[in-house]
Amino acid sequence: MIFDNKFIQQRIEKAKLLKEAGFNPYTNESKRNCSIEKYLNVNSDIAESEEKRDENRHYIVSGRIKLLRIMGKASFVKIEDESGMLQIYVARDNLPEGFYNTMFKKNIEVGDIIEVAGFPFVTGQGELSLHADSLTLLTKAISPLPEKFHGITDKEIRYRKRYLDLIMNAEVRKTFQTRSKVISLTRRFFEDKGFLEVETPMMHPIAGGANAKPFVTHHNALGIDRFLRIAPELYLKRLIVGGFEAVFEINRNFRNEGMDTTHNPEFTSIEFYWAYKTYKDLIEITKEYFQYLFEHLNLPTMLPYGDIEVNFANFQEIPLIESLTTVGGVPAESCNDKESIIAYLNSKNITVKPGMNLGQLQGELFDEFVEEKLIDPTFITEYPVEISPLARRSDENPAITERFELFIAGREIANAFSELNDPIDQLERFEGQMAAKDSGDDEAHEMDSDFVEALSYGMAPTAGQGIGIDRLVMLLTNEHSIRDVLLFPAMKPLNGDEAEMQTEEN
RNA sequence: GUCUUGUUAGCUCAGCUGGUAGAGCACGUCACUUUUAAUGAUGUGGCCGAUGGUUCGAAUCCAUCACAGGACACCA
Repeated sequence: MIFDNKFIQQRIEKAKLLKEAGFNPYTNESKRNCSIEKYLNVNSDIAESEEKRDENRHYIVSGRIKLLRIMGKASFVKIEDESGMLQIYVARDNLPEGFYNTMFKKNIEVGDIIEVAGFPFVTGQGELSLHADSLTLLTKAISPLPEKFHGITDKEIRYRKRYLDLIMNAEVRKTFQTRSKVISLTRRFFEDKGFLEVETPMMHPIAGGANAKPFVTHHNALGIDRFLRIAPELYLKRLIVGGFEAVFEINRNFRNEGMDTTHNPEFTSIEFYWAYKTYKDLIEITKEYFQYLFEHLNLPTMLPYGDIEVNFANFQEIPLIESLTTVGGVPAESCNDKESIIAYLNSKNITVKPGMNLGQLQGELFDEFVEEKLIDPTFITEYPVEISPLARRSDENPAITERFELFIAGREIANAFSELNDPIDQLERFEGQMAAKDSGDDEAHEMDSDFVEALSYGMAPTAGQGIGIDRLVMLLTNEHSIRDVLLFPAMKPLNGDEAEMQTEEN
């Protein structure tokens, strides 16, 4: 039974006693007229006053009881609402006859949500508090809260029961408030630049726009399978074909792959597409975007992340091949042909899959020796065409693409390029992917002939970029697991959870 | 997927080379009208993640499983 715990039984009993005494333990009659933050601000002058109290002011505040100190005929109660924590002084003789001893002391406890009315005063210890003249129970908590000092630290409970984590850990609430602001600022930034926010399908007939395994669902009315989208890219580009010149979408993508500290099966990204622009314009708007975020989030330019510090005033731009030597320390003569790269990798005890081409091997060098060393924001440009199937070739050098990836604190934060808009080239690349799929690459891109047809009507030269919002929030909040920036991260069902086990079997 | 570390009271954690379970907080009772993790006294609270094995005897040793944390691999 879910409520068979002894402490819960005790609390259910108290709720019953309250009900019998005429107090509804789940009343809907809240009369709050002041948030705790506002109360503390408005009454901050009391500390300077002669009497340290002002009985002419009167407030009604509400919140959950976090601490309770009963000292005979008087008690101190700390209540918390979304805006902050406030100490309440409750004395027997200031409350209705009998209420303190029979109701308050017996039936009100930590975890309950109460409403208190009274006047502001400052205690002997100098804490601005509220002197209660009435106290009402709004909501009875029948499950006890975790321990008051250590709170809740077990990560499994924190993720599975996020509400408890939020009740107990103020800094967790802060992280999610920051996340919300990041999304709202992102939206505002792009709107102010003239971008149009759009919504494209989450259920795709063909899972395109990235190379990843999709989740499959079924549409009964049409009798066909649908794929949860792995990326919105191909739909957003159709909109550019249609004549919108700047669009963005902030939404979820779903990838049926592993989970770890930087991967959740559903994650949030912004993708934006900008006609008549190139990846060089994207570098500029990205710098501006970060500046905008830092300014509106009041973040320091030198941002701590774990053991390191990231200097957001120091944006760098390095071509990939150059970064191999200047950042990665790979000898220049080991960067430009397959044999010497393989020899160099082998000399560092790194084995490579046979059959890799030059671009892939250069990518391998980058992953091994460069990526983790890129602490300050760095745009890596001039990606080899072999590892950039969706990007446009450079007009000057057909071996490289007009692309960059942005790295911060050793992690990829954004991926951007001038878009391929040649329909014949796009068709051939899809056909190449189909061949790869036939020879066993189950993540190769699907053929999307409808998209090719869209391109055939002509897509203006366009630059497009994707930014992983979850990883960005991790960076800005100094969190090192994606689960700490997702309110409800994906978890395996617990053994014995019948509802979820059922789904497992089907 | 591999390696590794966990899982003991509502929460945070002890429990040594096997001898039928302990603390703090919380909760109950009592005292206490300015406390700050309030304090003092006293009491209740456990299928030691699950299943098997070894043993006279298992929270402890072994195996399998479940879930979680971390690392690695995969995710161009």
